[in-house]
Amino acid sequence: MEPDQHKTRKPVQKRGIETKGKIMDAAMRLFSEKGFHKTNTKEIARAAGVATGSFYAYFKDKKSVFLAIYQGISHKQLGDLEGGMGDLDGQGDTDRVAALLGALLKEHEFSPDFQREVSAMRYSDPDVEALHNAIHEGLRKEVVLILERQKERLRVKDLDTAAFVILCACEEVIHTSRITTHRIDRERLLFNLADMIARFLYK
Amino acid sequence: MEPDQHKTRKPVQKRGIETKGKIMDAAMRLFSEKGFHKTNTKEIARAAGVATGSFYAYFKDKKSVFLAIYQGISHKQLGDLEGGMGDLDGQGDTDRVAALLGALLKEHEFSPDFQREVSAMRYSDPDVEALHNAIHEGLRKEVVLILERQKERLRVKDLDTAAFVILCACEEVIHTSRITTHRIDRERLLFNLADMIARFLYK
Amino acid sequence: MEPDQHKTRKPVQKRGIETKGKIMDAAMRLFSEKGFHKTNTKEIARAAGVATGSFYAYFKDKKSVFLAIYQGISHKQLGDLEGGMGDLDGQGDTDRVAALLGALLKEHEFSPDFQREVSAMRYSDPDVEALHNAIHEGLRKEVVLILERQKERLRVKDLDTAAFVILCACEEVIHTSRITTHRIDRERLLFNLADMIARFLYK
Amino acid sequence: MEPDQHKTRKPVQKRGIETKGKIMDAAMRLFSEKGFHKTNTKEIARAAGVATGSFYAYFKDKKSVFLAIYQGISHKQLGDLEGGMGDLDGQGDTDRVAALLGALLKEHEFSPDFQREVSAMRYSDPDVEALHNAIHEGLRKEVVLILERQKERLRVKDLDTAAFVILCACEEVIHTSRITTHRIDRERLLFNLADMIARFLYK
DNA sequence: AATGAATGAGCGTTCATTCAT
DNA sequence: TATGAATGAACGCTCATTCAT
Repeated sequence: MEPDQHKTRKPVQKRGIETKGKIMDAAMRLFSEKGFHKTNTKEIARAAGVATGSFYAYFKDKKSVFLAIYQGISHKQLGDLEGGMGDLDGQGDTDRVAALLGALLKEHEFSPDFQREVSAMRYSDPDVEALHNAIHEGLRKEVVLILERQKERLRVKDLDTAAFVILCACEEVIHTSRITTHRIDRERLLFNLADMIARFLYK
Repeated sequence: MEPDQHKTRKPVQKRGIETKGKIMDAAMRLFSEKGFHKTNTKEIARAAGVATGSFYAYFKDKKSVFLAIYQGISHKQLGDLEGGMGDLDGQGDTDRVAALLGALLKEHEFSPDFQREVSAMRYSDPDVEALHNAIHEGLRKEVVLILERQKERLRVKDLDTAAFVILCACEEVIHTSRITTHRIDRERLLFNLADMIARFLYK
Repeated sequence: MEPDQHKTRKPVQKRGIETKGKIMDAAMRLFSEKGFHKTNTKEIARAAGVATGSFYAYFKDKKSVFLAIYQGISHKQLGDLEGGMGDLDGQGDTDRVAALLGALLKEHEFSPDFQREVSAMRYSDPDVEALHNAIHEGLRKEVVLILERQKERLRVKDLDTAAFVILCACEEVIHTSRITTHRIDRERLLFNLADMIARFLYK
Repeated sequence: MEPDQHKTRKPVQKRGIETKGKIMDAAMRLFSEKGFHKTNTKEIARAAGVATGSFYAYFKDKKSVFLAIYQGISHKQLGDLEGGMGDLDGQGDTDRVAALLGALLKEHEFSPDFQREVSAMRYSDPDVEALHNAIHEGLRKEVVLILERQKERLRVKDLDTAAFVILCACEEVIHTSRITTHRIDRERLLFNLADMIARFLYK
């Protein structure tokens, strides 16, 4: 489960767990602020209030923290999606999609800058790419499950592919809308996105 | 317009233009193969058959070549879109969208690996981000133009936003489908994407 | 006499002595396998089944274990020489030299890889050098004693120097023959060495 | 021929050759003074009056300079041996051996401290070991050649092995006599060594 | 006495960039 | 104008050693 099983310390005592946590927090902050490539391990250690060596006691290398952080966040994402999509019956189609969008948005609300960094890294690092794919796949399956519960309302038949397309559309719109200084209103954007998805899915 | 006006040479003679071109070709090849961060200027110069110093005669720094290459590609992209969308009348809605998708796809067909690198860089470098946004905006306006020509068929009213959403969806689906080893069939993916866009746009 | 009197624990209880022994065994194994510089204290401690801190309770630093191990081995060496050279009367000259060679060889038979490491360290560390010299001197005196017992047979007069030369020749031939992949047969080598020494020593 | 063909600069211009030479000189000085492990590349560069980067432009890594220096010295060694053993006829056996010893000693006279470092490294580094073996083998063949020219005087038949044994004896005696603070007189040592070899070789 | 988490100086190495020739 | 040697700050990482528990 743990992505780093090299020679790294696996903390069991309270102190060790705290230290590992402090390093991850500091790393996430710095990666978010300055990006992965412009953050160095000495900085992370200093920001975490530990020595450089301690960093390497808990993580094989710089990328390992990144993956560990991302891994941690992804658990929350899946949880959010599962939890946030409770009872959808008795609602309109647009409401249903809006609920989905909302759940998907939560992750970015929580750590938008780190997500931006993930987007950068997934195109240049195979490990980040693999993790991203796994997470994407997890989310997709969750979406498929949600769709299956309302099968009779749907016009799309190939749920696997539909879920993939929906997820991609959401991801990019969310990213690009956050980042850009486009003058296009965020609210209008999300409305159009929800509209598109709803028309696509439902009869 | 030129992003590099530092004290770089602006070649007017044939030889200088050729040299600049050779550097850009070599850089593009290497960026595509190994990524921006893992390519160094010495390598680019060698691959281009010039001295390290000459590189800096034509480009302010490593990022400048990247931007110059991207700039150059974006011209082709816009051209493709304009050219490829000629006469759409007398076709079905799905055909129209398929034609749009095809034009959009062309850019990735031409330089998929460089595009991947752009995707990585646009999230971590403000200049690349700005250029990407400008290009995205250019494409979007082009799409708006295309949409306006078939206004009476459309159900969407807010063409600016609709074009944005469409473009985002296409971009991400194309990227993710190229990269991932997901078992979802590329054809099914594009079909669903076209279907989604068509349902979104047309009455 | 003990090379480490810093503030290291000097075990008197059985358990402490055992621990010290376990550390020395583990260190010797690792030094032999990977060399002194490529073995680190953490590894030694783990291999010995103790905590890193405990290592420093018994030894001042990494070099101290090395010296302690070497010290220990040297006792055996001297013992071997004394024991192995019992009664030489009534034998031929070559037999006598062969017996000496055999005794000298024993040490290398026992721990050839550690000896190799000693050879490396004695040229780069003054303490190891000093210990090596002391051991060498001890062996030499022992050889002088052996020679003195057969004085009337000898042609060499300056036994001190002769013993030194003999010892050097043996050491290097043994080392180089062990290490190299020279196609020169080990047996022929030892035969020639014995022949040389015999001609040198005896009338 | 050159042991480093990695990505290192191969200087053709006068300046480059000078720089490479300065680095080798500085490295040899420092290796001799402080030993290989206690010398770092920054120091070498500083002592050579160049930047750290220049070091790595000419040598793959720290070990590469070491090997390059050793390589260079070995050429001189062989040359010395060939040149120094001119006409041996009409001399006594001991004179002949003394001449050989003298030629062999020259190398150590020239760079005794570097030779000491070679002795250390050849036991711990495979590449140095290999180079040492090659040089040793070269010297040995040279000695065989010298011996063959005086075949009728010799009692030894197996010249290959005899040369090996002689060389080993010389090497170790020279090393150990240089290093140690043994009270044994250097002159007596060399005399005994020559005596031993002469008795071994000649009828 | 024993643990193992923490330390941090120090190392080898890279590479974008400059500049003498 | 073109060259490629030279620069040196900066980085990722190791490991002998210490010390709070």
